[in-house]
Amino acid sequence: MSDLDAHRHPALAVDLVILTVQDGELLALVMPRDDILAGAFALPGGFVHHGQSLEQTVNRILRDKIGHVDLTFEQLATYGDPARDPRGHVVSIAYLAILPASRLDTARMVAGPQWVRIHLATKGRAMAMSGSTSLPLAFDHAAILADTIRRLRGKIDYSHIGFAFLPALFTLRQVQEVHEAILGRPLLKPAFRRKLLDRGIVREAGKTERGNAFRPAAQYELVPEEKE
Amino acid sequence: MSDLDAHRHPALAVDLVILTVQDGELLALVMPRDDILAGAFALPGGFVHHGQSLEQTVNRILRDKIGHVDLTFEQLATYGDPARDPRGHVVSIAYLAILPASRLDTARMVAGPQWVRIHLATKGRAMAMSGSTSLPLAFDHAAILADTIRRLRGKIDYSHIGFAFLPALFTLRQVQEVHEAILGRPLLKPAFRRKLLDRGIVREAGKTERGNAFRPAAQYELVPEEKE
DNA sequence: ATAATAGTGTCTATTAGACAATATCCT
DNA sequence: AGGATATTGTCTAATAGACACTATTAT
Repeated sequence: MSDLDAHRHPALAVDLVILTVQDGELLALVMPRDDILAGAFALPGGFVHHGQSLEQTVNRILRDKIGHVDLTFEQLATYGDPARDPRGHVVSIAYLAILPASRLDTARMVAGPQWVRIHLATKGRAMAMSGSTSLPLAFDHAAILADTIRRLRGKIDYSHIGFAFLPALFTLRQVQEVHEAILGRPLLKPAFRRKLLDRGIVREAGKTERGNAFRPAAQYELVPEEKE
Repeated sequence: MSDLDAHRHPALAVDLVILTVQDGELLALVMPRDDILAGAFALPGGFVHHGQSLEQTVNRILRDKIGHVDLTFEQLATYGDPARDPRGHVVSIAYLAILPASRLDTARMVAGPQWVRIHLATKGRAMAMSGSTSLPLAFDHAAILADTIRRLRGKIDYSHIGFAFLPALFTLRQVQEVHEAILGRPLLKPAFRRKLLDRGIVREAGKTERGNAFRPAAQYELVPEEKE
């Protein structure tokens, strides 16, 4: 049957939670709204065009908004409350994209996007802090950010997702910083190292970090997952 | 701006993975197609109407297809490949709904739905078996079923989702059967009981099952989760 | 008494938390 | 040498796997 368009459908969009960890803090990218919602900030997003896949849509938005196309990303969840967007019924598929801090400078920022510190607040929502002021978030984006943090926390220690925040070579201290930023609490160094090493998740990569005023840390790399 | 419909959007649908566990086997509900895809089976689904929430859509489909509206359900993932539906670009949000085996008989079945055994196969897809023959699945529904099994396996032992397969009062053996069906492997009874009891997940509910030709099992109930 | 399943006890292997001690580099 | 962080070691607590054993019911 070709009555796919017999009913009126909601509009379909993709919203991106673009995260990075810098100086031990979890940062998300938000954009100022210049329409009815002026004064508020929102996650970068865009509509899904007919005939385009969700992944193509994500990459289109990444390219347009921050000039990167090859980031690690994964689907989070889909938000469909008819009242979530004051302009009309827009169903939005949220994606998590991760930008390694080492590439922060090369991400060309267009049209005023801003990195904000995020953390969980009450009532299942998240706060976005810029300096010491909290930015108002448009739509249901505070809820999307909160769900994102919970998802990340849930999978950070049994998946390899944390390494998406790091370059190919890293020190164990850097890995721990990423985990601490995501979990929002300090971890014990010996236990953390043991887990990574005993489980064969990372291996030494020969080289040693230099240039600090203290003992240099060994550099590690992720051990590729074996297929079955 | 009211140019939400300026572009042509994909159609938007919801597909349901309705699961139950019976006789130690994980079963999903599929429906025979009577259109171009006649001969194949598909998950129950329907379009999202403008102005209706995703949850309303799920409940509408549950009511129409199996006559139940109060099932436990949760969102799985969204599938958007433009080629996934031969009739056109349909983005589908998959939901998992769980029907306790104790309510199987009261679910009035309309228009030939069928319970099929499901299990993981190669290449990230799932097989649907009816008796000893495997049913062909339409669209990307074999992939959706596979993702569902993986999701369930991932959260079965740290969440309470397994109890949605059971009535309010149950024996520990019944809980174990659900877990074994989902994980696809046997579990050790003592360790399983300890986990449920030591963690305070379930508690004895006084009554004792009767009528078997062997020692009756104590009945338990889920301990409600505390809020914070 | 027997069959069949319910329920308990014990031992061991593994993993994580806590904290102390040692190693190495730059200035 | 001294400061600062890297790296290792040890002890303990908690958890899970494995398996043997006891308990209870209907027939």
